[in-house]
Amino acid sequence: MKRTVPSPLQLKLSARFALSDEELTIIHHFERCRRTFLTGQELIHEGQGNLSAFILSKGWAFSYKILPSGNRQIIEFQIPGDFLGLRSVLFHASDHSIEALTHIEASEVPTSEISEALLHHPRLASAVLWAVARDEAMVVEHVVDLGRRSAEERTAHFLLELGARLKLVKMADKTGYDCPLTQSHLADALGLSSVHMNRVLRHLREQGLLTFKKGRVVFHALGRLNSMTSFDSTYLDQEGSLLQ
Amino acid sequence: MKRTVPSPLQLKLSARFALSDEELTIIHHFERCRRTFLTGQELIHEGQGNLSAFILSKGWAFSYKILPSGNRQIIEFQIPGDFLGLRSVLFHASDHSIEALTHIEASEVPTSEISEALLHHPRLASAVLWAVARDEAMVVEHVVDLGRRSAEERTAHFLLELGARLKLVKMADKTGYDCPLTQSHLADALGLSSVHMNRVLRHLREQGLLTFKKGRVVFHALGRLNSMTSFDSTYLDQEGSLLQ
DNA sequence: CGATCAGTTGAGAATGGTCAAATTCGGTGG
DNA sequence: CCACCGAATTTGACCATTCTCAACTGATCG
Repeated sequence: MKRTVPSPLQLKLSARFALSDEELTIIHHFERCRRTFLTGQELIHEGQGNLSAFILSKGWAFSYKILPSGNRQIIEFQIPGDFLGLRSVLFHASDHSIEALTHIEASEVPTSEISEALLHHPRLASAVLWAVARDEAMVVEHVVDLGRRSAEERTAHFLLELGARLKLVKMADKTGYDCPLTQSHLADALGLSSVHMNRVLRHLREQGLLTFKKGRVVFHALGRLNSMTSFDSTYLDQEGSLLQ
Repeated sequence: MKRTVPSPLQLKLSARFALSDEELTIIHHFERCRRTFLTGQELIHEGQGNLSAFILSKGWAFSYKILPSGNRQIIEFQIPGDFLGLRSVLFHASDHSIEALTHIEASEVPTSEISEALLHHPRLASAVLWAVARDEAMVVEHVVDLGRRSAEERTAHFLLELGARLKLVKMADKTGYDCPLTQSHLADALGLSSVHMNRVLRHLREQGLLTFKKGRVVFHALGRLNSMTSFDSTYLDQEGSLLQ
């Protein structure tokens, strides 16, 4: 079987699951229908029905909800290897919107194909289940951020988590990572005003903890950051799974 | 096949999925190992490994995390029909704790059995996948509550959501529901201090919107509540699923 | 009848929001 | 190359929400 460079999704899944050739073929098949989107374009709109999921292969996206007041809450940022709109497909309707944060490349996977794969390839179903559970674990950590951490701890914790996720797809190292987010994006993810977000970032910089600037996040004192936020990435790179 | 009164889980799943007799048998089998827990007892402890999941059949529980500061963030409350610790099983380790809020009855389902069922009963796997996705949708709504809604909106929205979930298992109607939560529980779920929680509840009562008192939540003005919180329960009672 | 725990209230402090005005910076057209 | 534009960032001043501390009430239970 011919196989070119493995996709981010394949990397992510096969780091945890010994997938058969047949299963790899299905994953490969998933990633057949390539599409590109421009910065700011909407991939999925809240309330929309009868939709596809996407697998992000290049660039960043984010999922969010808009309240009647006009306020925006960003749920999560998505990076290469992540599913987009998987939950929407399972529900046959989207409860959130997804927008391209940069120019992105993604593979469109129609509902029928996912459904098909789940019914006939149980081990693949387990892998998808694992991916959904991992997403949930991240959102849960986000709840803790918003509910019980100060603006500063929350910011540091969130940027550390993003770093850990990026590290899994080789897009970050110990020193930091390239990051296309604006301060407003970060503010809308962390439940802060963009003005306060700016002050918090300045304070973190002045304390010599981290720098968020010009498309790059730099960690200056990982040790202090980890202890200040009690960051633990176990839930991200967990080896275990139902398929061992 | 002999079948007594259907369990809450069976109710919840079969409202959405046409499950075969074989699948019903497996669900029934899941609920074979009944256990009871006293109020305040821990079912799952954060960091614990090698664990079982539970299916809650009677009473309330809640999942939470404790921060080094001692602060507690409650992730979700669980009611009859809900899985407990399903995500933990998928990860082989728990990233949160679960405690009995009342005296509860739950069925213990060992990891091996879940794993077994997922591999050999794809339609059941889809049902489980749906349950996990629904959990995630609730946590996402919780993120919006914490990030972008005022304490008052957040409280009203959360109590409405709880009502909608309870309605699905016949434990609530339009007027309200019995609710064993203390104000401190609510505060720890909504990211507020219990003092402020008390003031918010008083204000909601004084406006004639809802009453939270002595183990019961009463809605006085559902219309105003729904519009004030833009509450939409679609994601809870969604008919659709991958199995139609 | 203490003891304990949930709920209630007040006063002052802290965190974070809003409004408004610079300032920087990367493009873009002349 | 330079002037200009719009978006992102930065800062100040003031305001609102929410927290903390502390005291007090009320119910429940052995």
